Amino acid sequence: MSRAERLLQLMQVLRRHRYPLSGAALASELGISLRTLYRDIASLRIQGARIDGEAGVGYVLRPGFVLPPLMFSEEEIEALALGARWVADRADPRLGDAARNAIAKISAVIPNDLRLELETSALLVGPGGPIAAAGRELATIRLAIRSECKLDIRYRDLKNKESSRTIWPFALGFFDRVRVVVAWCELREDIRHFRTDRIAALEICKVRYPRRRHALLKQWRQTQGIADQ
Amino acid sequence: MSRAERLLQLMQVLRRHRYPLSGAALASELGISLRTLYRDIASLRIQGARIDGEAGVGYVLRPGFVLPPLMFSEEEIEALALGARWVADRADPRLGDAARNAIAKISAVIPNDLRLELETSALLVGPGGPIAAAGRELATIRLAIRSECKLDIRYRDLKNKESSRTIWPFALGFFDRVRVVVAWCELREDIRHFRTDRIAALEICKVRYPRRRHALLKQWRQTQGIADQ
DNA sequence: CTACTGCTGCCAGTTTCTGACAGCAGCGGG
DNA sequence: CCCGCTGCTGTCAGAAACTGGCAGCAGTAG
Repeated sequence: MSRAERLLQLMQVLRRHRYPLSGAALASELGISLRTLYRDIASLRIQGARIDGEAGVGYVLRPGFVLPPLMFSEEEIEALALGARWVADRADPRLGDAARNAIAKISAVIPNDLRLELETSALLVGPGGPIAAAGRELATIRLAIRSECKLDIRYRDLKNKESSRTIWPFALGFFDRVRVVVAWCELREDIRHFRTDRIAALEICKVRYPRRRHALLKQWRQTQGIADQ
Repeated sequence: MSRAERLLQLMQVLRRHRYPLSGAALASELGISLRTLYRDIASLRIQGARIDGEAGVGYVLRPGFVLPPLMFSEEEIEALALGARWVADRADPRLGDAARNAIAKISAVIPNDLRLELETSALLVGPGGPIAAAGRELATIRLAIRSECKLDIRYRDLKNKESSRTIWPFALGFFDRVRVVVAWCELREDIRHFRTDRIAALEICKVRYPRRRHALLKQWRQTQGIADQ
């Protein structure tokens, strides 16, 4: 058996057991040495498996590594399908791929009739007006928001005046025609909106900004009078 | 990338496609040679994946629960959150509720950090132009499409002339401002589009229409030159 | 018939995997 | 305190695998 196949098998063995299993036991079940088992465990962890290992106890796979079977109503399936199609059509390509991947994963863990519903759902997203550019950069912006990192941008404002700013992005708004980054602007010392198509250049900093993005979002919502989504 | 990782990725690529995909296409997507792809397919089959391969056609993964999909990535969570928010904001209220419920179900089976990501995702749907009415009826239309039932409608066409028709609805298109029912019209004996805001009255029949909605959808796509979603 | 595709065998170069050994660290029992 | 059990890491050399290229067979669609 190849190592790749063995790793998949180890994953299945761990999923089968709810209680800690010693490394020696796992190794003998797989027919490998203890040293190799440790290496295999490390490999699975690199791939995102959260395996608790405690000295004197053994290994347990925490749930959440693989997607468990799910059940939805027909309307929920339709809603997911429609939402994913909108994202695939209107967001940046990477997010679109992510939407398709998510749907494919969901499709694999729902009953057959729902899978049919999901795959042949008749709710379509019609073509809309042209969306202002900057699709390539959106992935970077999303990454910055997720990791709460500062961004250095060159921005062309509505009067076509260009400026360089460092901003703390904390939200990204998708409108029918444009996308808008909501961020704290170090230059203005206030929250500002930046249309992504007016961002001429962009670089993600390695520095995290000092506030939590939820807090900034909350503050922004209060000033704008926007309810929670 | 390790081979184990690549095998899981191959599974995910196969899951994403519902129609046969040639080995060459898969190999290039994974960045490996055709020969290695054949070996990878063989490995997955040994693990229990049911992959149909037919000469001159390609590969299709048959659904089943062996080798369940890996947990969602952060980007997939963002995509689901954004899609659901768009549905909640732009579709009819019932579908919006369904979207929220679906997200709640997903939220229940993902690890804490992803749940936080899902619940506080910073991708927002901005308000758009006003959406033409008929939100109440959309649920009925969706039901008719799902169950392939005829609809009796009173329709006001673009010249404001009202007519009564029996239609076989098989798709519902969501545009930025309007929603359009795509249906076979018994009156015209052809496929017609109906803006939902111009449907003055609507009643669902208990009679199922004689064709499958997939077939109608396929026919419509061919005449319109629309690719699969 | 032809083009396309799945599938297999073989080979050589490269990469990796593996087991063994030694050693450290955390935990609980005596 | 010591001891045993267990997780975990580093190192090393031989073994095993992985990989791509090539040639060839077979089945399908047009």
